[in-house]
Amino acid sequence: MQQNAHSFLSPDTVDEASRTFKALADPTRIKILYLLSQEECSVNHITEVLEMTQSAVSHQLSFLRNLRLVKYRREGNTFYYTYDDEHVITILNQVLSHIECK
Amino acid sequence: MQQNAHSFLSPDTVDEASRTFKALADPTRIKILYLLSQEECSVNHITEVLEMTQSAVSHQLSFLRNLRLVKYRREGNTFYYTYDDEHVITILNQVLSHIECK
DNA sequence: AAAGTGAATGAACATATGCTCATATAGAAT
DNA sequence: ATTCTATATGAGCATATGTTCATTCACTTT
Repeated sequence: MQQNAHSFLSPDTVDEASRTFKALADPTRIKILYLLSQEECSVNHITEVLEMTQSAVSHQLSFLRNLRLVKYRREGNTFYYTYDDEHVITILNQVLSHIECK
Repeated sequence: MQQNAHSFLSPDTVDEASRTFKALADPTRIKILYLLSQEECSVNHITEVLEMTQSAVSHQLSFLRNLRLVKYRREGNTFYYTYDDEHVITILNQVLSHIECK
């Protein structure tokens, strides 16, 4: 078998892809991103909707922030988050709608 | 804020989505699925291309098999794997090409 | 039948992940 | 200035994950 008969992926590409999918591989982060895909949300609002602790939500937001998948603006003591990566939201919605129409 | 002003995801949907993304969240599995997206491959071939141990590859194939993302046929002692989920391959290629055209 | 080959499997182990708990921070309200 | 409120952050912990090593399995070859 000709071992080079196919194209290869660069290590960087594979790494970045796995980072992207990893971001979407957790139920909490899926719920957060799905929420943000619909509306700008305060941390408190996310916490209430997901019925999770403030700390858990904040940690996940920090994770998403590091990957630049979300951003926020501050208004007094309240932080309003929005998504910041159109492509990732598109992928998420694609998978979700594919699952739901089964 | 009207707390029900957005649509919700069922727990099952979230779970299935996270399972799907988890499958794609590992570099080894990305490489395997990418290979299989191009050609049917024996386990041995995958092992050589990825320069990994037979055992590591086989464990990942078992993982992908359980999620029905790949299937195989046997020919003597050789197992030939192919992908078995068009949609997952589509998602993978979308993310990969988005990364590569940056 | 015995040995060889390609792949699967189980145990063990190190690292990664996601949560909780306690605490810090920064601005708002008193 | 003190207290309150919204959020961030660090340590600790239990579970999940991905690999290696040893072994097993099924089929082939001799």
